[in-house]
Amino acid sequence: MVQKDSGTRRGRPRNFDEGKVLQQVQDAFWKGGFEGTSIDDLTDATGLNRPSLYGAFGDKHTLYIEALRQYRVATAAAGRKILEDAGTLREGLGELYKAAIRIYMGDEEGRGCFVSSTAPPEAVRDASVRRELAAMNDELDALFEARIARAQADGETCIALPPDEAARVASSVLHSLSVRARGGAPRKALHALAESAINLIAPARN
Amino acid sequence: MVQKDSGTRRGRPRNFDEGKVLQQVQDAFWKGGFEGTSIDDLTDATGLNRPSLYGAFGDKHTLYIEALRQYRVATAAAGRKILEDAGTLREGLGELYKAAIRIYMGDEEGRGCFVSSTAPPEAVRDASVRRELAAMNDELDALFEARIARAQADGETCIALPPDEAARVASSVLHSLSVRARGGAPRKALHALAESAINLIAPARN
DNA sequence: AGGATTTTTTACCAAATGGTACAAAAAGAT
DNA sequence: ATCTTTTTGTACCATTTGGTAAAAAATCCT
Repeated sequence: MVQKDSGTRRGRPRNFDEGKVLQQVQDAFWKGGFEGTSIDDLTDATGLNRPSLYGAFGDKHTLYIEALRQYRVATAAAGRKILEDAGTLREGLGELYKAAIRIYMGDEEGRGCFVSSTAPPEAVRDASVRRELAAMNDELDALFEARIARAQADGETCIALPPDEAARVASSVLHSLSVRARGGAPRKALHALAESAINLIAPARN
Repeated sequence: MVQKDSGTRRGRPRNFDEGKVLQQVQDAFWKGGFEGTSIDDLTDATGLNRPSLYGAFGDKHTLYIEALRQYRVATAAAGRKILEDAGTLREGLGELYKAAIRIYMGDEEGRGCFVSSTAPPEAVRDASVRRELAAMNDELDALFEARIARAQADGETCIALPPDEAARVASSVLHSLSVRARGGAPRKALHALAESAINLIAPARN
């Protein structure tokens, strides 16, 4: 099934990079959702033909699940880094929301968050999609909670809520930025919401 | 096209109630989204056969748009009433979030908000869906803003933000409750988020 | 009663869908 | 050089999809 002990793989070599293809698949699903994206859309987006796609990954469904997983892992890592690198919680939230808005507004087309924009319709009937959606939500909550706890330990700001509660409000803002972007909201409105939320969650000391 | 001046309609009478059917259509789309719901699903859900559906409404697309519209109008009206009837902003937010959670968790299946759970995947390619999504978001924002402005005029609570900003945070919580419900979050977690948000937006005076 | 009008019922259609069989091609193994 | 093994390319298939044609049924109008 997998390659042998020898480092060289036998047979005709692959003509594509698996990660890159998965990225292109993700972009396709991002635009049209799972049901709204056909295999033909995927072959167009990747340049691969159907048997190559099916050979490398499984069927359409596992392809979508893999795309969700890759997005979740990459997003969580990037978000964690932004929050940790920031000197203060306020700065961290500002940078993270700014990065999120940049992604959600990619090319001014208002695509929102890949997971929370495309997973929900499938999540009722499809348990594996539902689990991915839940995992994304949980990871975001945990991300914020860790950084807020640190800020509170540093006595950084007067935070009105315990870290776990404040964290859930902070990720709520991400959920909202996503659905608003998808609805065509202008960048300006998204930045305004982000700033308002920061002022509520981690008010500037004055 | 429409009935004549005479109150009586000619021809064979309809065998169904248009509003009720649209409600059943909405429920079907709610479970599976637009692309994930077939015409057969709709005929099963309504008991009507295809030509009756097509005769009464248009094609599948306008059927979906009508369902979105009906949900938006009904939701906005119900939300406005809850907020207006409440004595205080805190009570109003509490009642509204409670009502939202009840709907989003219908039959413990975690279906979320109909609009923000099913419209986003279509919103990039379909401008009319995008407009409906934007309209829903805007109406929710306006709903909260009006009530928050009233509370501030009454000098009711110490609200940290101007009404329009606080309102957008308040509807962000709804967006988040929806996507969390769809991800299978337990009722308890949703109520906890609602309470946390209320304490941030309209803190209890003590 | 008989014609007009609208809805229902049944049956159907062309197109798109997810998925696969099969042979040609490209590499390593012997 | 030949054989294995894996990937690629082409063509294909059964099913599902959204949508409709046509006739039967049920009501109103005269």
